[in-house]
Amino acid sequence: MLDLKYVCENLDAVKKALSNRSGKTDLDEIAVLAQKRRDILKEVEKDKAARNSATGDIAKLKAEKKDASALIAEMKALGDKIKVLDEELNAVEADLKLKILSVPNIPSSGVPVGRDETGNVEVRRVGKPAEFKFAPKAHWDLGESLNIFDWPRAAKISGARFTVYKGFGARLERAIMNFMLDTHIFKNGYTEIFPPFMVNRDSMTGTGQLPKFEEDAFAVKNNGFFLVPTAEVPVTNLHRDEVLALSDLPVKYCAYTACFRAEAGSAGRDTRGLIRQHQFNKVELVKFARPENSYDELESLTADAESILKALGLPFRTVALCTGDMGFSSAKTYDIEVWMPSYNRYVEISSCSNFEDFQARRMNIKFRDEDGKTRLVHTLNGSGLAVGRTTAAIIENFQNADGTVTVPDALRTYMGAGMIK
RNA sequence: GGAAAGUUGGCCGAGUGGUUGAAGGCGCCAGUCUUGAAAACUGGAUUAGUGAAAGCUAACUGGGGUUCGAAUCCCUAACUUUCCGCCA
Repeated sequence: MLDLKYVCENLDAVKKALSNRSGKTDLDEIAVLAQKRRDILKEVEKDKAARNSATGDIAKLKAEKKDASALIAEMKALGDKIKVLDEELNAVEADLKLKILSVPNIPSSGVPVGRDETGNVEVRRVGKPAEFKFAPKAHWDLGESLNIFDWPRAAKISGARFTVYKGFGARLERAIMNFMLDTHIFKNGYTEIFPPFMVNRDSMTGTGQLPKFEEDAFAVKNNGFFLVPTAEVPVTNLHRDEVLALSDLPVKYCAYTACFRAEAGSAGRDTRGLIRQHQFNKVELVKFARPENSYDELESLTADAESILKALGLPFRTVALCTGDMGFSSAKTYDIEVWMPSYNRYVEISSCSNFEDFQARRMNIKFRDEDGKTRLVHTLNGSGLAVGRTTAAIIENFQNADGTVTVPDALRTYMGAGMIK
């Protein structure tokens, strides 16, 4: 959420900054509502001040055993007026809140301007795609011949966009998860969190999934909870309504969760294999940083995510997303894309973002600076990495002519095997 | 799922419907004292909204109600604790 005061005072600048983002937002409407709110507020506060002072007088009169009935009658009338104004105010504020919560973040100044993914800028490329001396297969075909994924039965027990992992498939997925977590815990200095997979509405609003993107989430019918679309939601919300100590910053968490996404609007896309699922595994990195360092922290967080691909020997590239391709809450995002032979292109495997104070303002997460003042923290997160897509990338990139897959060295102790056959 | 009790400031904890933004204690910050520290003493300190400012308004888990006036009474939701039931 943007600072309402800032938006009202810099209306044109904010409009211009958001003009390169996808989607439309009506800032004029917000400015009008904000003015209306101030007008009502002034009047109702004036009335309340009058009532408060009269209330003191009534108490005095009663203490002196004098008649207060005239004043009480007067205050009753004023109370009715206040009630009407309060209701009006609440309605305006609710409307205003909904609208300001639906305004995307302002892109950071260095972010490339563009309308869609064609405007993204590659910042580095690591490793070279293998040149196969045979026709490489897609992971869904290899998965079938190796008997490690079972999509027909997944469809039977659940439906489309679910996967049953079996044997080496299940072991590979689990080995990758553990390898990622251990790397981030022991080498990169993150504290592991294992959060709930269901969260309440406030948490989803805090990180920006709600109110605008409710259709993308799975809601639980019984209790109104949501299945987490990413560990970002529970982990960032850990510190909602808290003031962090300066000495604790940056706070660095990593977390494995299953992630659940409705994938509304992506019918027909990536229908085969592990790439786009209603349920997938992900190890997430989350940071809380002081504003002065948050862009350095974004660089190191991105490097931490990349370190997994390097250790596995998977070729990848990192791109800076342009204004039109960035997510709603982000001020700057790097996508890390792994080479996927079946797609014959790089495919997103991680998205690392600095949200600046956009999420912190929604969640009221602050820190106390050297002067003892509380200020909003900056929040960051990135996949470290998407596990299912890593599984797919390993199977495809390290496949052999005979249909077997060579397990990367880094995973062998986790797998208890060097070859999938 | 049933029953009961509870939720007050960074923490503990008082609070008969009428100067209670909230006693007291602990902790915190500054000062005095001290070679330095501790102790003691003195003073200070919530957050948000609004306003040029003085100030005003709001906040005692959230929401609603009663009242001229609610931390205090009523309803409701969430959470916590205990007992019962069920259960990995």
